[in-house]
Amino acid sequence: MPAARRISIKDIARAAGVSSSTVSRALNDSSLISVDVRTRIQRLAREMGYTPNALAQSLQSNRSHSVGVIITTISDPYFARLVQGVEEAARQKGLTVFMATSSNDPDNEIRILENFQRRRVDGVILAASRIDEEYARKFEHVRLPVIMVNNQATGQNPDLHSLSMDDLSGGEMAAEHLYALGHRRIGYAGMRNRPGSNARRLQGYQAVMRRHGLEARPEFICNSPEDVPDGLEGDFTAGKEMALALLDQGASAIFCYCDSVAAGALAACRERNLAVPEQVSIIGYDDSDLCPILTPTLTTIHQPALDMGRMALQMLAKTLSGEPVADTVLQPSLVKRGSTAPAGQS
Amino acid sequence: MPAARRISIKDIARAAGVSSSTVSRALNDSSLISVDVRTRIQRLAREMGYTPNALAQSLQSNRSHSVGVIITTISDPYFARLVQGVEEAARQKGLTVFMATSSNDPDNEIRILENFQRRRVDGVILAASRIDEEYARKFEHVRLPVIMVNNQATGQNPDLHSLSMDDLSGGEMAAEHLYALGHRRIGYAGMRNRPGSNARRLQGYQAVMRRHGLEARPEFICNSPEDVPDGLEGDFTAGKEMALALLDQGASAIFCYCDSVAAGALAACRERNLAVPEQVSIIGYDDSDLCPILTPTLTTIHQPALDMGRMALQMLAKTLSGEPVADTVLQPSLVKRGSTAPAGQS
DNA sequence: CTATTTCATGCGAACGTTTGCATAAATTTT
DNA sequence: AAAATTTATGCAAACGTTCGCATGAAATAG
Repeated sequence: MPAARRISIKDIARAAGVSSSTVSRALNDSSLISVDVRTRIQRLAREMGYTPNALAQSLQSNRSHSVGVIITTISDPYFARLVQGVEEAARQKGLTVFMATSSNDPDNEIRILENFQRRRVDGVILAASRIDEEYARKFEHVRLPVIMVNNQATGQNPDLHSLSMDDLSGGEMAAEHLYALGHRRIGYAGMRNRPGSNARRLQGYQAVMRRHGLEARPEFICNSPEDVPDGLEGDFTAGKEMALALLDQGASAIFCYCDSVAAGALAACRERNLAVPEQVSIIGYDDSDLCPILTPTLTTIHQPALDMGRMALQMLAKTLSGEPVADTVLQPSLVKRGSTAPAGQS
Repeated sequence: MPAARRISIKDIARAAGVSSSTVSRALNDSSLISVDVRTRIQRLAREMGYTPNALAQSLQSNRSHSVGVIITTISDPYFARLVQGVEEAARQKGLTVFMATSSNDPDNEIRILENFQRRRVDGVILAASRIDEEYARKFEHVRLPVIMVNNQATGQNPDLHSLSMDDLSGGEMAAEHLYALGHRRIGYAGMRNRPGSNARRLQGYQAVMRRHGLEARPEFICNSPEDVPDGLEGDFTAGKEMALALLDQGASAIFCYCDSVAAGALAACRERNLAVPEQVSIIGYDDSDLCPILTPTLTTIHQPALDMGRMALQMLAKTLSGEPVADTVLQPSLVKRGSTAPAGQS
């Protein structure tokens, strides 16, 4: 393909009989240019089908007006919402987003980060999860503004900020809600393949139990195997199995790590012929799209993934313009729906 | 922020006491360079923390090794899977992806396309939906390899190709499956806000009815209002309402436009105390994550969204390397699960 | 030991912009 | 009418690469 060379500022300059600087200024609405020349050139540019070369502009200006976002997988609706928020906000700020998924592999993350640095993105939003020792070391070399989502910032990069949800508090809310409904035999169904948030939510649950003078009974704490396949079905199946076990222990309420696990718990109750919420209460986490379509509709802890994406981008944009930004922790909130109710007198 | 200038090839050249061409060649493993100089320079580059500037490289080479993908929204799992496929395949081919969502607004699409052209992406995957007249006209000016997903190619761009699913055939499969199970009063629950595919699936359904000498009874064809809100809940609610209406007409089976509509249909049956699949059969479309977690599990038409994304990117990559590519139509397939069964003798 | 080939390197242009500086023309001030 | 100012334009360097061409050095051939 000969690919008829694209038309550049020089071509316009030639056609208009002026220098390329003049064309450049005219196209940028510089005040240094007489108004008639400007309009003439702008018209000409349009007629000739000129499209500015952002690569050249970036090279010159040292600003690419692009950001990279790294997530583990886009098939998790939580991340999907997150990047949707990022993308929306980015568009509004005139930024374009590179998107890459790491499949939760640190090496992959490093490679992606490398690539983003080559492409001279202005900054990165990193919503992937694992940061182990070796990884953190490699991470030191990154000379880029970074917003870490749901992960604490380590290292001495001055432009490294973090935005997270308060999982501890979310866990407390969920447990407190169930407790307030009169439940005392509350089970926790966790996912071991999300170690960080899982631990914090569990911790919140345990704090509430302790606060009310209930010893944390280990038979009410359930965690999935490590190797549950990613995706809705994996969570669902794990949730169902854990819920069956918890129900067999006599739990009257189950706090699930996430909504898809809770969907599994609902299925478990159906299988045991236990009515939700009359006999068993179930609470999820995330407030995903699933909640309103389950039977019964799912009480859950709302995580504003969309807002979080937006905010992450706004923090990044602030950093880029040199404004100071503070690390932020967002609070989740309880959304009551149909799957929780006062404990029966079983 | 002074942002200590990044280290460039020239810096390495100075440090090594050679010319920048030598450095460039050394870093690119050119055979024109003595092996000891090459290793020395590569080590030096690593030590100095050199990161190549892809902008400059692209400017020079006229290839950015990036592609743009435009979808309507990422919160639709179908599109999420699609871009996941694109991204995977892109990584494998050494391409980086720009992602943008159009919210189904043609003007937005144009703007995004414009932006991609500025950034000199090598090609675009366009999985947005609407192409009306005015839009098509603007589209003529695009001088970029484009793969259109689920949309026919119009216009004279030689590098415009298309990849689609055969919705007609999918509709036939669904209807044929229900017919083969003995159902005769088969309803269709469509979504009017996806006009193209909705029409084709319906058409497939009607073709099957006709083929078997059943007149298409209009009371068995239901379509949602235009203004159903995007997202799972909207589809679900619309599906539930349509299903209620169809059940009232005496339908013994319902073919739903998509899985989330089918989820609504299942809820409708539960509300009417009709057992699925014993009394009513429900079939969905997409084979989304939802299917295995519904009760009963959902029989559906499989759309390989992930594969489609991969394939779209591969087609694009082929186009980029000048190989000829043919427009492709993929066949869906039937996935039998728990929501369909032989018609009862009602 | 000179003539030729091979090998390794440097020079400089090019990719498409933007922008500081110089300059010419037009305008205003004395 | 000359001097000072403003206005509009051009020149050329710079951003960080790559690559064709020229060139000097080393190796081989005669």
